Amino acid sequence: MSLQSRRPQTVKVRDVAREAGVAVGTVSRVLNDHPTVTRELRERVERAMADLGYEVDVTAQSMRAGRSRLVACAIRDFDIPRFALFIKEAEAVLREAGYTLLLASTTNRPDVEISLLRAFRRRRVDGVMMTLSDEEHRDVRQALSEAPMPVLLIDRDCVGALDRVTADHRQGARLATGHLLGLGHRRIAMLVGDTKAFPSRSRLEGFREAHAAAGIAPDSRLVRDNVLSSEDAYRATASLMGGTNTPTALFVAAMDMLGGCLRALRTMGLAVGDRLSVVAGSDSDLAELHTPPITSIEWDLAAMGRHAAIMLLERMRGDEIERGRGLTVPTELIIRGSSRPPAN
Amino acid sequence: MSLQSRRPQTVKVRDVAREAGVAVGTVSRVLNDHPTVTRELRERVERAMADLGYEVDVTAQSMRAGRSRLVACAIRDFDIPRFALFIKEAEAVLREAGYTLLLASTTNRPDVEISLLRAFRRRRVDGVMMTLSDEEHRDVRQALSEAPMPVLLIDRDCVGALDRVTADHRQGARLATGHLLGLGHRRIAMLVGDTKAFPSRSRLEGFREAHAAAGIAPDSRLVRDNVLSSEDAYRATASLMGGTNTPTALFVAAMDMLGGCLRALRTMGLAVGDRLSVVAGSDSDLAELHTPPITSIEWDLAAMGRHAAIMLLERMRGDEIERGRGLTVPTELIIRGSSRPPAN
DNA sequence: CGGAGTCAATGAACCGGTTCATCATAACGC
DNA sequence: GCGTTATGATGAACCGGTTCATTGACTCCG
Repeated sequence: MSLQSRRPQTVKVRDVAREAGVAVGTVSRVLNDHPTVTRELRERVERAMADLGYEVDVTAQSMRAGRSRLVACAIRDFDIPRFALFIKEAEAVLREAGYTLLLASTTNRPDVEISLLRAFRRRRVDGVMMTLSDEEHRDVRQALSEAPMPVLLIDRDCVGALDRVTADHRQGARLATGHLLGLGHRRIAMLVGDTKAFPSRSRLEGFREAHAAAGIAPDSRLVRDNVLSSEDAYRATASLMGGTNTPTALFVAAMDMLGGCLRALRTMGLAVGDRLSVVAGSDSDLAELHTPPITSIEWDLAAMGRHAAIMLLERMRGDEIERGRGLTVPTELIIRGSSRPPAN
Repeated sequence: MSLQSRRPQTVKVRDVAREAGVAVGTVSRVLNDHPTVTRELRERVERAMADLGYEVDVTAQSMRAGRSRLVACAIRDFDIPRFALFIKEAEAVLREAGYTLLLASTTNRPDVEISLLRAFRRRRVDGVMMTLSDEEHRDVRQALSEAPMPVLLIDRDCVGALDRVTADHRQGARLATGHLLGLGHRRIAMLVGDTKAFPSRSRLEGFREAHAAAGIAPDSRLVRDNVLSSEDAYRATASLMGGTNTPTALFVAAMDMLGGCLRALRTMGLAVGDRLSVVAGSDSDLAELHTPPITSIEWDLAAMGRHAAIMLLERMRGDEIERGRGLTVPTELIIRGSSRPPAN
């Protein structure tokens, strides 16, 4: 039969129907495991499909059904190592359920987010999971409210009725900051990302809460926001440590920015440890295996991906669930050698 | 279950045509920038589309055209930080050209690879870029040869006529091994991945070639293959360093396995440097910022992603190009403090 | 024996665009 | 004035499945 498969002409339901001597509707019913089909006919149709090497055309199915069995995932930047865990888990759950994952990068721009939502709609995508550059952006919110398919936000908060999975960044930052304050640090610098989005906003809140709880006023000049790339982290660290009135501790709260920070410290000849404590906002091999190992905040991104997929699947099934569900994954502080009492 | 909630009424070409007072064919011609349409009508149709908030249905377009403007990317595991660079670049190029990226993970299993190829075909995917767990696998090769769309192999070699982008891992391994041999090492251990696939196979070749060029016979007991996870790297390192006749240098050639290796060394109380040189098969923040910094092999994964997308686009356009083109990205050795002459 | 009821199979209509043979109109040449 | 072209618009057929009203066969029961 391998010679038959050479045919460029594709086999269609009609052909299977003719081969099996049944109607096209019957072939369709076999394909969809419809209960009202006798065993005998089912076997005949299945044999015909096997003989002809038939394969359904998902496009045609989507056409009629109005759903594509596609789920889109749009995140700021794939190039965040730990995010791969999220995608990996989400994809596994979705594929198990018969869905295929579409991937796109928003590059953290509202206009791209909007145009991607439009593109997903054009493709009749059944569900979307995405990050937002700015939860308050008017046009983005408009586009989200007009989306005909369920949208789940990844690590974002939104007053709208969208489902979301988040990590408890506020708690993470509170733990990290409290840990440093408890060691005796009074001048704690913080590197944080885009505060228009939930994670950095929450971290900032946690940072302030921990200070408030300790009755200490944070020095706002030590807080650098909008740290979005390794180069940003490098520059922010250099500027913080290069001036007068330098901090005794550095909380690199933005995700995956530890490298840029450590690179700057090394260039400046500053060692982590005795004179400067460092805490990372997310864990990594780098944090764990650095000398000294870097105290880090950790949370389960794989679980976030899994739950995001599950929640979206429920929503796509059209289950009657309350709107705007939120799942929050806890954060944890792993204390390592990079955080010590301040010198003298 | 109201009909409206089941299928929210959307604006179709018919509606636009009625609104603009033209035929559906004319709307279609406007949509596709067909030259034979007067400016006046074009404007009327465009106004009608804007007024009604019309959006084409890509599924319906695919249905008729027989192509989906989807490109699938299937790799072993997303959870390889540097691979994100490949995907990021490829996605950017493809989106620019009007394609959307489908993502799937093969988990390095031939049966999954085959079933994914089938799924892609069912979706009428226009092109595929993927890795293979085993280039010689009969059924996979069969499935590849039957694929109706162009397939491009990522970092794989194949005697078939498929396009491919590869990195010159042989050269990288030769450089790394030569470097260690040049420093005076005679007992070099190597951690390598699945030798059924191109990268590890090439690295092994490079390792042997460098030995041959130096007139030295490698000790095959020091070569550990099938190192595919961080845990594998941990175990392999522990076993290599725990026995008698330990190596003086460790070439961690498998991608992204440095963490597991370093973790094992630390657990065993072994320092990198004086008594043991280490070279990593791929660069990372960890390698760069470790103490001492780890000598590493580097190559441009972003360029691989970019070229993979471009080559696939050319192939999908149906250009008359010779089959089985291959693009190889060079590898480079970044010498750092972790590789030194062996002690005494 | 006839009427009601059950159940599987049928096939035409449909999903929403694109294509192309056909047609209407205007321009042009002689 | 009439035939010929050129140009642009038309709309029915088509892509490949799914759906559902209808049909046909068969069973059950009074």
